[in-house]
Amino acid sequence: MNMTSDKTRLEAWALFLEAHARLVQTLEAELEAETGLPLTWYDVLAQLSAAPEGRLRMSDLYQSLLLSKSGLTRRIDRMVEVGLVERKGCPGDRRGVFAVLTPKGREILRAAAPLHCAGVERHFGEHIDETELATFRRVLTKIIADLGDGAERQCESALDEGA
Amino acid sequence: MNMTSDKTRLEAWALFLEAHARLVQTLEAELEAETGLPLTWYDVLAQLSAAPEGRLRMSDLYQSLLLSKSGLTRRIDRMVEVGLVERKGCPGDRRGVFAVLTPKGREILRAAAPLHCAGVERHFGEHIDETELATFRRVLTKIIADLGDGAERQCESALDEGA
DNA sequence: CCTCGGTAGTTGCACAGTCAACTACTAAAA
DNA sequence: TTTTAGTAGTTGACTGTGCAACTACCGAGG
Repeated sequence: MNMTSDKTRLEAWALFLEAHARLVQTLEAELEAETGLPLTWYDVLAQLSAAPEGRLRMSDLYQSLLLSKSGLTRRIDRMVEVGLVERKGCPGDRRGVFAVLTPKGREILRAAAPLHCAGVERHFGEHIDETELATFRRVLTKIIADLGDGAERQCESALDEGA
Repeated sequence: MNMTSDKTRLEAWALFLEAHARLVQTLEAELEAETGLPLTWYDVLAQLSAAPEGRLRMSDLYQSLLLSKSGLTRRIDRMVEVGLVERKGCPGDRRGVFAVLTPKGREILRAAAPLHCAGVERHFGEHIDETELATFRRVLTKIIADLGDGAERQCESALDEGA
């Protein structure tokens, strides 16, 4: 269609990747320095604390963290070792396991959350005004929705092939 | 300041992370399926082919890939093994090493590039119209510029501490 | 000339993640 | 009830990356 804007879109993709990499790197470094918490652990704590009773099934948790099953198993292993979370069996489904926030985990998150949020605001939010914010959210939401569709289509076609 | 928009900004950050993760995952899978090339290798090939004579110093390359020194050493090791790139000594600085695109590397990139770009267009570009594109680029550029400043400040303060 | 601070790249080690195979369990069908 | 397809989670083997230490080299000052 429009060569100029196609090229510009590709550049936007490059900017997107660079911004992501640098933001994550910076926020990770700051969080680690301020609280000793890796960003990946923070994400686990945040998810759990947002859930009722501070606990979540392993399978819900790894999906919302965009992590593999085994990746979560191992991350939780490490966090259990340090006492930030516990594993609890799931009454009613004996296959299931809950990852549960410990008091220590809750307290550490309470200390870390404002610092991390401030970091996000400083490095990310600060640069987006009200109007831009609406655009940003709309675009990202569309992108994510479209990828969801794609994944579903993959499943369908995988099923089709089986037929 | 404005609690509502602060919360919205935090949500935008979450969307940003999710969009990134899903996009990279999807594009990686598609590229691998279509060309057998991991996205990280594609990035190397693309950088090299954009550079004069299809070659770049290791140190320039790892910086533009946002990768660690050793990370690049190893990535190039693997790509050399498969014949996509070569290492050449740098005349005039015997410490230096060039990573150089081989004919095979060039050819594989030529086949892969349009496919990958189409993927980026399909999953990313499609969802951004002309106006949004300008906003997107402006915001991301500001974010990156600010992070750059931060890194420099860290260096300065590190130097200050030494004094 | 030599020395010495700094840079280029590689290597050993450790860590966090994935995939595939496995165990244990559930639920639905025979 | 027994079988069987499918789900939940863990484990083993492997991959890719980072950090810190190391070698080799550059270039400026004595």
